[in-house]
Amino acid sequence: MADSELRLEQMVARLRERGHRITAQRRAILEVLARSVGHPSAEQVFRIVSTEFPKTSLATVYKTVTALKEAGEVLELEFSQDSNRYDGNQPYPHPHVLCVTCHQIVDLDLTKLGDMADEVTGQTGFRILTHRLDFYGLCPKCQE
Amino acid sequence: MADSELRLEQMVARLRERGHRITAQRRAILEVLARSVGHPSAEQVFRIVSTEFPKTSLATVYKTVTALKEAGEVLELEFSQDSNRYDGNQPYPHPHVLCVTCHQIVDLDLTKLGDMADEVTGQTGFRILTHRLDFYGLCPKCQE
DNA sequence: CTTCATGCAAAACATTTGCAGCTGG
DNA sequence: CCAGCTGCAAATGTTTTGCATGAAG
Repeated sequence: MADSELRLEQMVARLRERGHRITAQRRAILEVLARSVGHPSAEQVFRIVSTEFPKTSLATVYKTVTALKEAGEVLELEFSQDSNRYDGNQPYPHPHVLCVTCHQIVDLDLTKLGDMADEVTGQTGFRILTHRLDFYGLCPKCQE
Repeated sequence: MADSELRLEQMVARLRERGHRITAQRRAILEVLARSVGHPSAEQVFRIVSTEFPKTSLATVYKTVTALKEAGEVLELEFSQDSNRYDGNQPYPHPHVLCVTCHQIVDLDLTKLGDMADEVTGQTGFRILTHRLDFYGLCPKCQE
């Protein structure tokens, strides 16, 4: 996983240049997010980090995630019922598919998305900053 | 607003056929959602309905919204920090622009969206049930 | 050393649930 | 009538905050 190691070092560098300190468990949190397998929730990050640092608290995970959000180094997918999910591997907006049964999240690479922002600006006068495109459905396994 | 009256009667009919009763305050809730000016939150619906029925509770709004969701008669836009917003006027998924400053929500009509679901199925094998496409930005007024 | 990070517990939210009494059909 | 609706209050679950202690740089 050389990719996620590179990504980890990018995240560390960005936090440092913003005046943040890198502690051992903070680095562990970043590691999980840099990998972002399955787009983990804060709780899931917490559980993984806990195996290595048993005294870590959920609050620390949230505080680190907040710092990363401010640095633009993690993408947060908000949900109101379920908890939020995080992607530190691709921290810019990109489309996802979510399985409504097993809650897995898969990245997408859609071609037709490019000029939509321009279409929106032309239609509304909004200056578009970001966006969110999620599809909801049944993954191959959960279709039976 | 003959449109929203028609919409209101549709919602009433759908709830009735699903075995729900129509009380006075429930009808008032439906009225606000049928109009859906500004895509109100549960709290906002509650406040509007409260002027006519001062003893209404927020729980009743949520229970009615839940019934409507199950009937597919309201679209729920989920947020984790801010509260959810509801559209009873167009209860099927459609794109929105959200102003990050004044929190207004505007409907969009994008042409290029059609065949995206097919592209997703081809790419992942998911059976797509619904989707969500939201743009975030600054509305003309909030750009100064 | 000084400032920031940590971990705990408590607070802050939006939303849901339990329940006794009310009411639509 | 009686199943479903109401309003209240309490519970839930996620995220945030306050604060004393500890460690990074």
